[in-house]
This record gives sequence, C-alpha cells and structure tokens, in this order.
Amino acid sequence: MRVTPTRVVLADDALLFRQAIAWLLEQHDFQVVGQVSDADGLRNAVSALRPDIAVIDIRMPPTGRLEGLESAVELRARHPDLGVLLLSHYLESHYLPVLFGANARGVGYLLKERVTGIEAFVEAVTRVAAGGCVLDPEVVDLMIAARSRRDPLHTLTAREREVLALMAEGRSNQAIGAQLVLTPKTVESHVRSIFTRLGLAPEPDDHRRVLAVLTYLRAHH
Amino acid sequence: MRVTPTRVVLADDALLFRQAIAWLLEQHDFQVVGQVSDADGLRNAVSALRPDIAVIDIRMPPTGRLEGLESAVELRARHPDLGVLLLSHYLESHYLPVLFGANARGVGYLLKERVTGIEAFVEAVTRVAAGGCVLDPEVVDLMIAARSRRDPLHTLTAREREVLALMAEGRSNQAIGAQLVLTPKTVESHVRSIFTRLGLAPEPDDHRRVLAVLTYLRAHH
DNA sequence: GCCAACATCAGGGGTAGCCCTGAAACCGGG
DNA sequence: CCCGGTTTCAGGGCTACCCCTGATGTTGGC
Repeated sequence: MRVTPTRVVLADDALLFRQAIAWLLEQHDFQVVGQVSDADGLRNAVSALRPDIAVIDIRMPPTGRLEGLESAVELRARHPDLGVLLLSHYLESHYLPVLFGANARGVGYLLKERVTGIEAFVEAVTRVAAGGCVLDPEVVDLMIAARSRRDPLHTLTAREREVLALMAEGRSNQAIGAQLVLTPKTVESHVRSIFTRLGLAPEPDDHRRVLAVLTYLRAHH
Repeated sequence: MRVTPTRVVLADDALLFRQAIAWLLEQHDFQVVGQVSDADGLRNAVSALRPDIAVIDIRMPPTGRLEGLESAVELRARHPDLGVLLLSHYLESHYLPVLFGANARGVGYLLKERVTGIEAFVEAVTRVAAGGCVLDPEVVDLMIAARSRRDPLHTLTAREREVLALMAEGRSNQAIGAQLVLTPKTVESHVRSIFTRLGLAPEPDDHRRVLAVLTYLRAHH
C-alpha cells in the first residue's frame, strides 16, 4: 500500500559504510536516491534530488573537518522540510544549539556505538523523515547540561538562591543562618545542595564555595 | 632683579586675617592685587586681575559653606595656569580628588595649625605660584589612603596578587601550591597576608576568602 | 490519597583552611 | 653594612566548612 517510498540521500566519505547503510535501508523499503562523499556533493544532491531525508555521517577526528555538521546546519536552514539524521562516533556539543535552532522538527542525532539494533536505526530514519525528532539520550543530557550552564541558577530552589546570594556577599555560614533564621546544620545542608545542583563535584583542586559564588555573579552580570 | 612681582589674590571672609596675610606677603615681595570675602568676589577678581595665584581660606564649620573649595575647583578648571593655595582649619577629604583632577600642578593644600613658620608659608605660596604642588603631609596620607581604598590590590605584593588571582578562579590552596610550586604552608602564609593587607579582620560573620575574591573582581571590573 | 520535591534539623566524622610563632634566605636602599 | 620588606617554609592547634545518613513536616501535582 506504500504509494511513494521515503527518498534518502546518504552522505559519508567511507564508501563501504555508505554502501552498507544503503543496502540496509533498501531492504526496509527506503529508496536511496543518492550517495555522496563530501559537503559539496551533499548540497548538490539535496538541491537536485529533493529527498525526504539526508542521513549524514560526521567523520571528523583526526582526519576530516566538521563539514558534515556545518552542512547539516546549512541544509536545515535552506530546506525546512528536509529531515536530517546525523550519525557520529563522538558527541560534538558545539554545534548542537545552532543545529536545532528554533525548532527540533525533522532532526536526529545518534551516536554510532549506541545504536542498539537495526530496527532502532530504521525506526529513527522513519521518524526523522516524517518530521520527528530522534536524539540519543546522551545528546539530551548534554543539551540540558548546556541549558543549565547558561542559567545554572534556575536549577536552584528559591531558598538555595537566598543562601547563595548571601554566600556571594562573603558571609559565613553562621551569618547566613542568623540572617535567614536557620540552624547552622540547615545552612550546611543548603550549601551542599547548591554544590551538587551546580554540578560542582568535590575536586581537590577546587574551592567550590568560591566557584559557586563565581557562577552566581556571572548569572547576575 | 625681580622683573614682575608675583601677583596674589586673597580670599577670606575674615578681614583681619586677610589683612595680616596681605601684609605678610607684601613684606616678602609679593603683590597683593586683590582681596575678596566670598566666592563671587573671588571669581570676578581672578577674571579681572589675572593673578598668578589665589590664596583661599576655606572657612566652613560651623557657619560657612564649602564655597571656598567649590570655587577653587571651578577656578582650576577655568584657569589652568592659575595657582591655587588652599588654607583650612580642617581636612576636607571629599573634594580632594576632584580638586586635583588630572594633574596636581599649581595646587596646594595646607592645614593652618600645621604651618610651622612664616618662611614655610611664603615658600609654599612661591612654589604654588610657580606651578608646583604643596600638600600637607596629612593630606598626602589621606589621599593614599583613599587610593588604596579605591585600588586595594596595589597594597599587595606581586606574589600575593598571583595567589589571589588563582583564588578568584575558585582554586583550592592545594591547586594554587601545585601551580606556583609552593608548599601548602606557604600558600596559607600568602593567603593570611592577603587577608590582613586587604583589611579583612577575622570576623565570625565573614567568609574572608570570598570577600578577598570579591575585592579582586571589583578591581578588575 | 500518594509520591516527589522541598525545607528543616540532628548526629557524627574528616579535613581544608584558618590561626600563631618563628626562622631562614634574599634583596634593595639609607 | 645592617635593616626593612619579601618570599619561603615548619610546627602545632582550632574550627568552620565540608562529607554522609536519616528523620520530620509541608507542599503540590497526578
């Protein structure tokens, strides 16, 4: 009952891997309309063939550049309806925000070694081609981490922000407790909670109280 | 052999004192071209008579205003070559920075009760009229105190600033020692020295490490 | 109504960061 | 040449700040 099969363009500089994926996809009723090995080819193929989805391998270290990611960003801007599924060995965090831009429709990012099975991969291609969003859990973790890096104070509770504000004024735990009417133990409890929430693990080289104050000051310009 | 005597304008609301100073200066080959008793008179006299120097008494508490000081600031801005010698009973610290502004050429500030002798006073008038700078030692003390309040880091040694810079990055004493090749004990020694130099007494309500970091950050915008 | 998150606090323990004194080496200036 | 300031460090002590677990009451959402 399939009227038109999903049209796929494959981008990968490794011929073998490309062929393998193409064969795999065609076994699952996809139509691989083009295979390219570099960013220019990808651009041209998408413009000429108008596929439903581009499956792009980001092959970077140590040889290649980030051209896969860069052209992915470009493609999403130029072809809003195009699905883009990225495959990578590593997690390239730098381009994630710009890649998703405003919306996360028709985009995917999978880590190769974490794709458990063929079914999961095919499922991902289908979902992305249909405008869905498929992200490796690790990618999700990293993005929320990045968000909380942008405004780490939003992860704190109101009370914790009060305590941190006083810490940032150079007050001692004793003084904080006196001002907020808390026992010293409770102040310590809040301080500990602040540390963990700000992602400040107890490194021997860090003075976490100062680091917490610094993040607080940065968030308040 | 004096071609033109130094031309002086005297400003003081007390007639007796004014006359006494005028007589004293004329005994020492100065030419007192004008005597005034208020700020307006001073302004007009300087504009009309173009003296080399204005000797101004700041007569304030409890009656008068700070008009002497204010007009002194104004005069220095309007007449860059005019010497201005201020006489005061008290030390008025508030106007000192704005009084000196960019340069301290042709300006003087003496405390009456600390003028030891007539020779010293005459010498001061001469120096200021010639574009020099005469300041009571107490004034100097107060200015450097103000400067060290404005930039407390200048009171630190080079090594202490290195340590404080690392503290301001949230590093622990251990990490600081490792980076600067110091034993932990030496780091502690520097930290203690930084505290005392920044005037951070061991108050139970203060977290001095944070306070030291804050002053460091303030000094670096 | 229950569960999760928050806020409060206690008990009990470790140690980094602080205190003080003292001392040695160096260096520049009166 | 000695003297004050800087830099380096040790010994010895104290406690504020940190860790962990666990308990209680409150709140808000499903």
